[in-house]
Amino acid sequence: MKQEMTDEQLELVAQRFRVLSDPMRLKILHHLRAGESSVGGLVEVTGTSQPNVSKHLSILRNSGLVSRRQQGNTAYFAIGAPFVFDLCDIVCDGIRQEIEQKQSAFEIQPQG
Amino acid sequence: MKQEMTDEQLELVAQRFRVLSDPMRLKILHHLRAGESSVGGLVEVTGTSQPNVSKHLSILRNSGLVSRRQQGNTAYFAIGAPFVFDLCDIVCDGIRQEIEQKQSAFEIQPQG
DNA sequence: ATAGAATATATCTATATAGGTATATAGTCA
DNA sequence: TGACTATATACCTATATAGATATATTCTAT
Repeated sequence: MKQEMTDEQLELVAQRFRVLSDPMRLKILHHLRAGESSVGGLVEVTGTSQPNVSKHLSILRNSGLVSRRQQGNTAYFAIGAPFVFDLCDIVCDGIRQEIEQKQSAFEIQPQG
Repeated sequence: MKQEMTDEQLELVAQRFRVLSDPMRLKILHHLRAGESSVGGLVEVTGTSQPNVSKHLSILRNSGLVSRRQQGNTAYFAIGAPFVFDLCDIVCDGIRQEIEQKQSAFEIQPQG
């Protein structure tokens, strides 16, 4: 990504990050990491309402982050873009580093 | 990240993604990729107001994504967490893949 | 067809926030 | 000191959206 980026491209990238900027969606993705799940199953593990789960799944699907498979009248969702976990791992590492830095700011400094 | 995640942890990760979910902040980060810059310099390249740049820089700094160095009465900002570009690259690759998939959906299919 | 179950959508409200304008705070130079 | 420059903050408004509730849709089973 050395070249200049247009406002349109920046908007697209920002939208992708925005999809990941909601804890409920991250919770859903986290549970799907263990394998596909029905909407009802996600309602149980997330503790939110069924319409809310459906809406978040719709948003995730529009970004290609999850895939949908229908069997009978139940819909099964699964991770559609495994790289999301790479993203989350990088972010988590960053958080850990920052916490460590903040911790070390309270440690006794060697004599200077 | 195999273990369960608490709501607090999910909130932290979501906040990080939220910082990256704004095109103006991505624009600022993109320009900082070429090297550190003053606030005024970023005002020029972004085309937005100085208070707006300062606010975005403050948000980026609170997340550790940029660092600040003051010389005289001008403040120089620089990338503080280079992994942001790893994140952006992954997202950009994902977007490209999706575009390719959508394109191929309009290509002529081999006989079936 | 009717009932019921699983999922999706429509509508609303409350909250968060990007950007604008005005002002405050440093820092420099005369 | 005062004038000037660079940056930060305060406040406001408009917009986006998460979650709630009600309803619609779709599939199954009788």
